[in-house]
Amino acid sequence: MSITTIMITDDHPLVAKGLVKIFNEHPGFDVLATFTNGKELLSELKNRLPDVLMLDMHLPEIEGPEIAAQILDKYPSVKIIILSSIDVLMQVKKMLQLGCSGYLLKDADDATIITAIETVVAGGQFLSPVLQQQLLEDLFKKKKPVTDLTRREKEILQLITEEYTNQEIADKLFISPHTVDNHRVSLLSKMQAKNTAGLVRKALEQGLVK
Amino acid sequence: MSITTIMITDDHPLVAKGLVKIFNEHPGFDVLATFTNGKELLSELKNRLPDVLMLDMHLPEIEGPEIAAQILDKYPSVKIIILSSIDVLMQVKKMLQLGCSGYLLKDADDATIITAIETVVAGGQFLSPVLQQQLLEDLFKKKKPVTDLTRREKEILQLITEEYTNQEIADKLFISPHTVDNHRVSLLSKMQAKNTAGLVRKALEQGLVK
DNA sequence: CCAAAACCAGTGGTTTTCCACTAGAAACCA
DNA sequence: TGGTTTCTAGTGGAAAACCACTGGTTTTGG
Repeated sequence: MSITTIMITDDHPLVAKGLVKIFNEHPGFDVLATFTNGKELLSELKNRLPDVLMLDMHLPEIEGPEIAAQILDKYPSVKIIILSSIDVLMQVKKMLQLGCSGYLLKDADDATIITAIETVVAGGQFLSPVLQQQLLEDLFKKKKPVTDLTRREKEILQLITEEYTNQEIADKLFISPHTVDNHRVSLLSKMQAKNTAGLVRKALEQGLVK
Repeated sequence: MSITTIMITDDHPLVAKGLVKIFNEHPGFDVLATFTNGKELLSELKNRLPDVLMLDMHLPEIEGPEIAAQILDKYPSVKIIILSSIDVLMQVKKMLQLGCSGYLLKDADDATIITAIETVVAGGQFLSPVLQQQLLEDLFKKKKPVTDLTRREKEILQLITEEYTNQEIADKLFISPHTVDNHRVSLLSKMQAKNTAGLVRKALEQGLVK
């Protein structure tokens, strides 16, 4: 079993020190370096890469997301675990979608942190249990003012999102393009969209189309 | 503490019987009725409503999603827990977005089922642990901006999804509408979209816009 | 410093969407 | 049964998007 190399970037020295201590106490981990800002980190990455990067969400000058995006782009082999003291769900989702491998709250205990590292090194992802719960709840309550569309409207909305023109939809449904146009106007009105772009966005957001 | 009323709809009598047995063995639950298809269920709902509905995903004639949508629309007070023997993530997500309160796999044990009911009655949501795990993993690996867009293109794509017209985008960015149009053509080409609808759909799917 | 890429702006024309109407036929519900 | 909603179809016109070019300027990276 080989050593897992780690870099830490956090503007709070205490947090960094705490992490270093934890890793030192556990065999199999080697903290290559710690930084207090993104610039230093990016500079060092030109020389050597860690297996895992523990990255604070809020850093001076360059923000965490910006740094993460750059690193994931240039050095895709580096696994990133975000450290954050707050849990704004929007940010969590953003980081995950960027491709980060984990998201830990700073109140995590030693065992959790070690598990997180081991998980991401093994190719998995790790989320703080609290965040895990919140993300699922968020997924659930994505119900909204369920727009009441007619069967035909839903059908046509679906086809619009599939890039068909009115003419093509008309051919497909054996109706006049004028009729399709009418449904389209109803859709714009009912869904409070200004144009096709809005129609598609809202349809997807509200899960009205597959 | 009051009694929790339950209705069960599953085309497999054995499953229904099993559920009834479980609920009978636990005080505080009252199974009002069981059905083997959606029609009977919908008909009975005109007379009385349960607190919780256990609904099979796969029913003859009318499918589960269709029924769930109708009930959630007409009787929003009814909590629905989906029963399914399979775990196709797409379907799970669909049901959750519809507003179902829970999703159980049929191999769930008594305790899990009871917990699920109690959770949704209390206003919460319940997911089979397996599904919970899968959903999160799915969320994670929703990365991969396959498309390499320029800074300006991303900017304009964002504005397109926000329902702005070329003219409005031009005003906003202090450039000519012609230029915006050019970027638009590049976007259509790079993203292999046929029109604005495709642009918006792919942008959202690939997480290129917020 | 040079070349490539990105950005900008335009011409000119076609297609599609958007909008405001009217209006009959069919389906649905009480 | 009659009333409402939905679906259908049309006219006609304005706005927006789509497409294929040309050709500058600016930015970027090796």
